[in-house]
Amino acid sequence: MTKKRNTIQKALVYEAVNRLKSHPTAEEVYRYVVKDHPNVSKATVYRNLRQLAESVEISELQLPGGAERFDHITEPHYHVRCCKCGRFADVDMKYLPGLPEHITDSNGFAITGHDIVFRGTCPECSGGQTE
Amino acid sequence: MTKKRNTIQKALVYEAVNRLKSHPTAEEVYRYVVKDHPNVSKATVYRNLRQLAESVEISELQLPGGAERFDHITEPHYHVRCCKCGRFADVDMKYLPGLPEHITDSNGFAITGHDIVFRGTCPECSGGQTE
DNA sequence: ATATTAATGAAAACATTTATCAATAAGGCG
DNA sequence: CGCCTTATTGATAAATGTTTTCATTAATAT
Repeated sequence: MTKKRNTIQKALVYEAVNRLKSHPTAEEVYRYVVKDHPNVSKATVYRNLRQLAESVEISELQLPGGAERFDHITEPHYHVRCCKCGRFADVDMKYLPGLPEHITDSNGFAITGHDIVFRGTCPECSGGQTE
Repeated sequence: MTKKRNTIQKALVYEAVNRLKSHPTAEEVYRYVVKDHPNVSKATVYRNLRQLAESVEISELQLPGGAERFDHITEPHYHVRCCKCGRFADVDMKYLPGLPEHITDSNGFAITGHDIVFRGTCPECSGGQTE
């Protein structure tokens, strides 16, 4: 049994995710942390993000489109992604815990959860309509 | 306006996706193609996958967990992903075109579609239960 | 056949994440 | 408090997945 240690780096990463709020990528968390603590390594940020996600202090959003993202909200909720710029946002929609019941055949998978990602165009990108 | 050309490489990539069926990654498509055509470049595979996806001859699945995947089925449908081994499968569940109507606030995004990815454990991985 | 230029192949560049490994420091214990 | 143990760190390299670059090739129109 491996006992975890509380390091300032871990606290910094945790605080960054909570301050940044909007689904930051590991890179964004790193940039936030190094601002005040220039000697923190990027590997440490990745390690702590993973560790915090495992202990459910933050949640890990393996969402489509490039980098993995992290969230200070640990309750399940759904997302939208802009097809043009890749930006993410939360969607205000009731979580559907009963959704897996609609599956007729899941190939023998034991379902434990689900994500919904809507596709769309964000206000910024739909402004200039042509292209 | 750029006119597209029909090349044997594009045909090979298209055929590979159709033969491989099960959500191949670009890498898997590449390996399938080079078997018989060793001089085909990996960049060409990527380029043609993207181009075929744009012209909706195949579909592009930006699903969580590593590499992007491609599918010979162009109708929308949902997926499961094994948390342990990362394997993908189709899920037999009616597509829900009306799902976006449940969104109360989409941050001004114009919704054009959605994906659902169920999380679970595949038969193989749930065999040995204790981790 | 010839000209135009989209598409190719090879390699380098790029982006994201993980592994390596010696050095550091957190927490337990006397 | 100071000493051990070893989890964690920082720096860098490596692995992975994808895109770019650019000179060359070859698809289509004429």
